[in-house]
Amino acid sequence: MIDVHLLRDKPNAFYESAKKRFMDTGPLDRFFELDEKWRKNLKEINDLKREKNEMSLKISETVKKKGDPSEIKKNVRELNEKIDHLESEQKQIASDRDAVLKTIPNIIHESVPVCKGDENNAVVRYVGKARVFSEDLEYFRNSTPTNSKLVEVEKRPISHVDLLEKLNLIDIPRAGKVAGARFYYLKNRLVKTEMALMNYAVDFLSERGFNIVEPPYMLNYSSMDSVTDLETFKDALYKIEGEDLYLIATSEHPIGAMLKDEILEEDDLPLRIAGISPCFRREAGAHGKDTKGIFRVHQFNKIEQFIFCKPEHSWEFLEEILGNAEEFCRSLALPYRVVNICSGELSVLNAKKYDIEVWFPAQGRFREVVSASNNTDYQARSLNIRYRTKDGNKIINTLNSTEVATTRILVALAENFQEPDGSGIRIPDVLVPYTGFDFISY
RNA sequence: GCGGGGAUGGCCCAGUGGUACGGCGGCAGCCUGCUAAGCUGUUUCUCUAUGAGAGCGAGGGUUCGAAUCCCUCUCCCCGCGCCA
Repeated sequence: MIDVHLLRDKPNAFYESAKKRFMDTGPLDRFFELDEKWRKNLKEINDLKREKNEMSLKISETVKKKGDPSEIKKNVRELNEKIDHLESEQKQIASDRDAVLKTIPNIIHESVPVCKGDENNAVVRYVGKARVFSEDLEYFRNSTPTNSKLVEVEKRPISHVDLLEKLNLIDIPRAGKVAGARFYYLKNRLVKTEMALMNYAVDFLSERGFNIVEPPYMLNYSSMDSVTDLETFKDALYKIEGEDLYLIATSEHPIGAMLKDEILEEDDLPLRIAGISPCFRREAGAHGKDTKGIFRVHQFNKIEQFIFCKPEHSWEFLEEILGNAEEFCRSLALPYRVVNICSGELSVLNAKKYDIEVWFPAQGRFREVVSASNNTDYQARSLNIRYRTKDGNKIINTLNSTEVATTRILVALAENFQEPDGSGIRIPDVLVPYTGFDFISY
């Protein structure tokens, strides 16, 4: 959540940020209305409580002198009634106010392009040499900076669904039978390739100063609520029946929540953590999109980068984690572009977000495989994670980025590195030490 | 799942109904010809702030007054049971 003091001090910054996000400023008005009420009420309550405390003390003295305190007791009881009344009122006001406060989004960084739909995201750069089917050439050129490198191909590459099924690497129908749509069985060398991707990513991040953490795959409501915007996220989460537990949708959440309510030493920062876990997503509202194959699924494995740092360093770290994810894609020889996500598409937590979109030649599109966000102090404030300084404890900053989401990268490998005749998939050189093979065929 | 013990400020710890003791650490200052020893103050959150309120794992209850008594829950430790 945002800083209430900052909101009171500089309301205009929040009104402007909300406008950039094309959001209604009504909640801001509502907040100030409720906050004023709350503060007025608080003053009244505190005054009454002071009176009560004084009287209580008087009773204590009276009893010690063997006097009769019943008259004062009566007065305190009356005071208590007033206080109870005001406090229940105050409880309601506070919960209304805090509910509104949680919907007020983070302040957007000045470098974020201001616009509504994702068609206006700013392309930062393109890297690699994409295989582009003739019919997609125009689309590709419009989606990349001028003179971006490519190889034109005469035939559209085979879709990952057909290819992986043909090579006996996935079984979607049977997964549908036992679990439903958007599940999959991975088979044979594709399993090993997935494990290779994960092992490679873990080594990759270890070498770059990350601690590797496998977190709980479930979180309780309170942790989930403080690490993300649960009200808008709820539909995406699986809930465990009869328990206060949710399956995680990303290890960002258990990793962020790990340091909830803690105070870190300045020397501990920055903290680089790589989370490794499966991710469970209901993908509610995704009907009709990517219904086939393993591109958009209810369960996938992911290695996530997470940074806890001082506020003055968070913008450098956004470039660092984006850089790590880019280097990972480059090392796999995947062609990609980096996109600066526009204001209207950011989540309430985000001050800025980059996506890495890999070129998928069979789909003829760039598709998101990495999301790198700076949440500044927004997430850390509701998690109450601070660090000690000479001038008191301050809220830290948090950032996160995908390193690798395995299913999407497996699709990318299938589409980008398939043999022209569909007889197999070439494994990128850096993965070979992890797979033990350099080619997958039937 | 059963039985026993526990949770107090950044950390340690005292406190069995009268408004949280003491220590350590941090910060500021004093003293001292050095970074020793010592002394003083301070240390969390909230508010319209020379003042006041809250805060003893969480939430309720009893009471004029609860860290303390009662109820429910969470987590940790020890033992038993179960278990890959």
